[in-house]
Amino acid sequence: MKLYNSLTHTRDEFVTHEPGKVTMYTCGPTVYHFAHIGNLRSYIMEDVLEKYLSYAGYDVKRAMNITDVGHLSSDGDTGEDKMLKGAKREHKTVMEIAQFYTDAFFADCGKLNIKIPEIVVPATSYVDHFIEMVEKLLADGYAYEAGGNIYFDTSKLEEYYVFNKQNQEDLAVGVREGVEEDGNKRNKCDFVLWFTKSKFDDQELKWDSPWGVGYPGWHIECSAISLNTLGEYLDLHCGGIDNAFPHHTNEIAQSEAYLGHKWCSQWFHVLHLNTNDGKMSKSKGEFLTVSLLEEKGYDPLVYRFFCLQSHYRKSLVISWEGLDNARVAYDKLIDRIAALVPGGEVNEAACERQLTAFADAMDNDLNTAMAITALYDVLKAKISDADKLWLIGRFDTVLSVGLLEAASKKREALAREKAEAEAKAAAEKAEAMKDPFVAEIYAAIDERAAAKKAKNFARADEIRAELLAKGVTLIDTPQGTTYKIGE
RNA sequence: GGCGCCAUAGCCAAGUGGUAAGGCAGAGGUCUGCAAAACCUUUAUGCCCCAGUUCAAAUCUGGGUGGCGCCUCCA
Repeated sequence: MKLYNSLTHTRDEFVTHEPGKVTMYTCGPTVYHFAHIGNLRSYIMEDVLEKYLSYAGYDVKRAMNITDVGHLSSDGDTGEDKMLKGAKREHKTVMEIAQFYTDAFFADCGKLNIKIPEIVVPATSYVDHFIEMVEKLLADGYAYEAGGNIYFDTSKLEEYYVFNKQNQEDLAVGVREGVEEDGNKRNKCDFVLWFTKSKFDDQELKWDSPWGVGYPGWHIECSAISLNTLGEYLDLHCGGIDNAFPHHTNEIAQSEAYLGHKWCSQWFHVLHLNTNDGKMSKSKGEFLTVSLLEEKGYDPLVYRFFCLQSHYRKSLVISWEGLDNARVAYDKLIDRIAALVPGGEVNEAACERQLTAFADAMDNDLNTAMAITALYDVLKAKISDADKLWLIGRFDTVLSVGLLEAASKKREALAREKAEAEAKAAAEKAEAMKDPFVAEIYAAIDERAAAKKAKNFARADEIRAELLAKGVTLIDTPQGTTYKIGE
């Protein structure tokens, strides 16, 4: 399998530290607000990656953090804590907010068929580990204390800018308004490991530490959680592209300084979901959530399908037109699958070509758009319905757009509708037949049906005309012919 | 200002040096007397622009242009 690696900027053969096993870490959400569908794009693509690795035979162990400790808006010691901001907005405690939005996040994941990683760690439950890590970094000379805070010293590293070749001098500090430079830092890119002093005093959650009462810096969270749940060697680290610098860069810095050896070999970054105005972001205020999609009448799985039609390493522009397009395509796909007849022997040998096409697509840097094409090719292939359904089921363990479930629901609904309509028609007919005139009409209808079947359309039209003369109009429907009195 | 990603039809999109997949929409058709569904056919002499390498370039190289991202947290 080839996967693009942000560290090498090339598509590399996917290799794990231990053969057959994958340790995978994902930067989880900051639970101060609902996740928007842009956030969820990353989780969808990471979910596909995890499921494909399992599909391909790997034993995958995956962990994710939940950021329930407030992030400062900057390392520059200014700004507002997001968790606290959320809490103030809703008149709740920070922990209540965290719990509420954590649940909401998982609910969204459920609707999008995103599997929750088996290991999920709230940052607040790992503070001891953060402190332990900071202590070692201090002891080893990778960190220093200044102005009451503990900073990581990036100048101690041979290579800090791992994802792209930048110069410290070229970095613009405080590009946006309201961000001040932190004078305590020895180097421009040093970052806070532990805060005890901050202009931002009303931090609600604080912990004792060797350096006084305070709270952890943001970056330490992912390093400590990953190291403690997945071990010293990580195979795959995932996240949104915006996190590559500085967050992931800082994670690498502190993790490798702590471990004394190379930590994570492969970095998987998902590009953004954009609107016509640029990226969707919480700080802009306006954003689309899963619930909003549902309110607008879109099945969340249509959004998942929409994401799958694109490549994770391309920014994707969302529009109502694009979503409508995906919805129509998805519904048609389901209709076609629903038309397949379940049951019968599966001939796996006959499915070889389709399985290969799917694997080739996914092995090629997770080319989900190609995998969808492989799915359409299954529908067109000259194999049995049983084989097709089996293949679709296999593919959907990775794609997870509810293909078989939706199709069987559709089949049931169609069967039910048909049965109900027939029962209703039969009952009405039985009741109406008591009237001799109606009985006469039905007799005519039956005769006309027979004439139609015999392709005697002249007679069929004649009957229709005769009835019309008596004030009866015939109505042809897929379920058969009915009538009404009058025009 | 620095660094990175990207650019293919009305829309989404594949393509990794050998003559432009697929899906949606559109057009034409087959079939069920209609319609719907389904199925078949069709839709880029062309891949942002300009040079270059090559027998051969959407694909490689150089230079532009445009979009997006990061440099404050964000997926």
